[in-house]
Amino acid sequence: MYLARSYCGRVQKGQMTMDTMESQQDGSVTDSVAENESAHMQNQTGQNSIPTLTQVSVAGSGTGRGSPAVTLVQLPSGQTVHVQGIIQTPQPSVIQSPQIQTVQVRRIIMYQTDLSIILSCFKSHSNILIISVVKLCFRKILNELSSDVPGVPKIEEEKSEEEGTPPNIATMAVPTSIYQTSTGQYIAIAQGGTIQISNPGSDGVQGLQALTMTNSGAPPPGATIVQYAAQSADGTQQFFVPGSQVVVQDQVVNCLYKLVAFCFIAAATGDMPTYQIRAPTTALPQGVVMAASPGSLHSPQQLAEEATRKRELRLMKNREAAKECRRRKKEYVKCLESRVAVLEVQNKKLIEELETLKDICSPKTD
DNA sequence: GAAACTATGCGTCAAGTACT
DNA sequence: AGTACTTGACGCATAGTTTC
Repeated sequence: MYLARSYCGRVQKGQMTMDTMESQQDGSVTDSVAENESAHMQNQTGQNSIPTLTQVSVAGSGTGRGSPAVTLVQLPSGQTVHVQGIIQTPQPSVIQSPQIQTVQVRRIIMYQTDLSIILSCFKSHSNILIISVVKLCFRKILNELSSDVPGVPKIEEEKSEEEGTPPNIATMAVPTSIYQTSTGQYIAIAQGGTIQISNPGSDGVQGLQALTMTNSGAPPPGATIVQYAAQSADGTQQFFVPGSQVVVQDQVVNCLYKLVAFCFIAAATGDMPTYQIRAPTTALPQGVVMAASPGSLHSPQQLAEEATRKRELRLMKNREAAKECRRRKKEYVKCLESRVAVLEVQNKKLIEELETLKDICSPKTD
């Protein structure tokens, strides 16, 4: 039985690669292939060296911009939370926009934060931090979207809110933050955790929409109530969603929901319940669906949904793994080809040298 | 131009391996 | 034992090339 190194650096049984065969013959594998394989292994190690990062994909387009920025969130208790945003280049999406059927996501926004604080906020039924993170991220992400996707409004924060505050620093001292979109919508994020969106109407109140997350009223363990209220000219709509499903139509609210879901995902590392944004179902063609945690699943339908979710996650991971595997394989083959070229040149030189030595050593018979 | 062929890439499954 | 990762194999889709 042979032990061979695969091109990803792992030892596998039952395989014999070209590389191994040659190294068995001369024992000296110090050429470019060996060095490159070492680089592969280092690269892989490096890829796996940031286990605390939680990532979420946000729909958008265009090339990645900006550098990783650490944002500080100061809590009322004096604690400071570090939130790091990293914008990356093309990656597949896990969020589908209800406005755009197929979203080409070209960057991932990852936030590294002190998850223990977020977890403690969840456990203490506090949504202040979550809202503050939403507040921090909302303008950044929506502006990213607005610059690339037509129809996504651009957010301009009112100067009175940020004047005198250092960049990238947000505090919880201001009770309400008001933003205005380029389409005229006003977005207010109140201290109580309510996000209000008002459309420009004749009386200034029409189209008022409120997004509230609350854990008051003794919610079930692991379930955060998401409340969405929309007030329009023809009446008021209200949805009280105990962590199961919610349907929203408004584009801005959808964006907010993505951010809220991001916060859930960020806080879901470890033992916390997992919330996931999924593609809209056929019954909810324009909605964003939030799935509750496995711990709160009871009905067969929910169990089936969870199984489907797990399968989709596994397929997605394997999809990415296959891509990466093929990339490594191509790189490995390139290395082998270049090695072949080098060895052919060496062989040619050695043959020529041998011929020369033969000529020198062999007595001339003339 | 249409059909046949080839190359390439992707998604999925399954088996093997490493790790806890 | 269970889980995650890696990779060969298979089928499919698409683009490019060749043949008629």
